[in-house]
Amino acid sequence: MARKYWLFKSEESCYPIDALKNAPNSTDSWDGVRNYQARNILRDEVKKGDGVLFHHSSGNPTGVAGTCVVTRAAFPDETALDPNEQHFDPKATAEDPRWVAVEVQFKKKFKNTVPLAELKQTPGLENMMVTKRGMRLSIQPVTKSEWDIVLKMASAAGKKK
DNA sequence: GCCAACGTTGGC
DNA sequence: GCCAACGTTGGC
Repeated sequence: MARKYWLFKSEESCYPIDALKNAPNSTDSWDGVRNYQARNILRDEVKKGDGVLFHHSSGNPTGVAGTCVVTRAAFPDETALDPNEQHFDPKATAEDPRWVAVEVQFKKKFKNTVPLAELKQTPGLENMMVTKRGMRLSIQPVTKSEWDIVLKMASAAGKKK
């Protein structure tokens, strides 16, 4: 079974990559997803061992900040059941939690965030969802070649031009 | 802060 | 089941 790749979006001001890095064991649950399309991907396709590009939205700059790895496949997202949680969903119940989370572990923070503007100009990434205008899906599939290109851009950044 | 694009809601 | 109105996302 082939390893898959994903891009997870998080608002930098809400949950930056450092928050994951600084979590116990650099591991945390990726919860709060409240979009059915994203939920279905999380629930059905994201598996342990998959690679994840950690993308900062509304960031400074906006772009891919680093990588992490899935350490646990989908499980019920309990933040939907807690009225004190920001992502509380009154329609979610313990019997039917509606929403799922996965667990991820921090892998690497890029020396420099790979900016979205650069991704948009890079050959080979034309079809990457995050580069498309108006794309709001917070869990996106990434191809192996896109993954490789982004990592290459990250390691090239900071070197002399 | 603006506003385009998207998802959801609700009247019919 | 359509679709207009509304709320949210997120780049700029």
